[in-house]
Amino acid sequence: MKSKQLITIVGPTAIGKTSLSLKLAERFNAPILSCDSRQFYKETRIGTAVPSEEEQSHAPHYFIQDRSIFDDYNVGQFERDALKKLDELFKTHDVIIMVGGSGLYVDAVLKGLDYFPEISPKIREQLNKDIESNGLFSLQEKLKNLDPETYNSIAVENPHRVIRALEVCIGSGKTYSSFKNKPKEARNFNSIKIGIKADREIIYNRINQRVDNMIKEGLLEEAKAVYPHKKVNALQTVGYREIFSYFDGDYTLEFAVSEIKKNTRRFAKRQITWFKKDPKTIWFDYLVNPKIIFETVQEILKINKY
RNA sequence: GGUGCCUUAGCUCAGUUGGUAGAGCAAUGGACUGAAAAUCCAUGUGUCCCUGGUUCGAUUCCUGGAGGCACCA
Repeated sequence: MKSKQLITIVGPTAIGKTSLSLKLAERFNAPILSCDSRQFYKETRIGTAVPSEEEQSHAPHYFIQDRSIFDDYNVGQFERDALKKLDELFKTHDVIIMVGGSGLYVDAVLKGLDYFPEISPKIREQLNKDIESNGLFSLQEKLKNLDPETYNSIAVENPHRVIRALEVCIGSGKTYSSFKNKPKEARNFNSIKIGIKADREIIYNRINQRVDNMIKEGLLEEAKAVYPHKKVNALQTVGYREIFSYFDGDYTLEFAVSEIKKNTRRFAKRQITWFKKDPKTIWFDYLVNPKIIFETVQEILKINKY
């Protein structure tokens, strides 16, 4: 029963998660579940470095380009969808690979989020208007009244945090804090987390190269096709925003490209910060021979089965 | 070859009437529960080109040198 094994691969962008996932998938005859909040969308392929058709042919892939940028999607739904998919796949597989660059999404699958009721998007719209006309301070005060516990525990300088807490308070009639830190349902699979690391300089060189490649592959055309919808959340994405600014006439192309590189670097830094928090992660250098990883995984599988 | 200007943080530069220095950008550290490739917080990292001199004290003034730029030959 407890022989079900999820192997999660994490690490900063452009470090080689995809290629390792394919090798592990082949070695353990496992399907691959993507845990990348920007690879869900079919309209954005180049700029989000979706695995190629050839790469995807090595193993069944899930949660890759399976929805549109016009669909509303979020971590909560992803957690439910991913758990359902895992249950289904574990009926026919002992090992599943999950690859992801989105820390929060990875944690949602592995640890679980607290339950929150569905909140009408209109509330958030209204709060965004409020913040624009009255400033963040007025929303902070509102939160202090409605839910002092949250007010004291979140980064109130962060408008997204304040708005989320408020929308839950308003939409549910209960405090945001009342939903938090409930016991989570234990996962019915074992978990191994593998991290890939490299010196900062190496990561940054790979990022620069990848961005140049994206431009060659036609990122501009791809961005042009979705440009009319540049406000949707799925397009608040490195690689698209900067090109939109170029289309708007605010950036030269050259500057847009260098901004993409810079913002990708910063993104990678944030990923590193997030992933290094989990002490259970087993780290490997990006140049490691995959055989060493196979052996490590094999050892753990043995321990878990017997 | 001559004259003038320049050399300070990773980059572009400011500054100290002599008391070992600070902006922007870049960078770094961190946070994160349904926007997360989002959003937010914090942080100055330095042979002040080298050498000798004057001085209690030189990155600052003076001598010599190196490199760069401009103009004149």
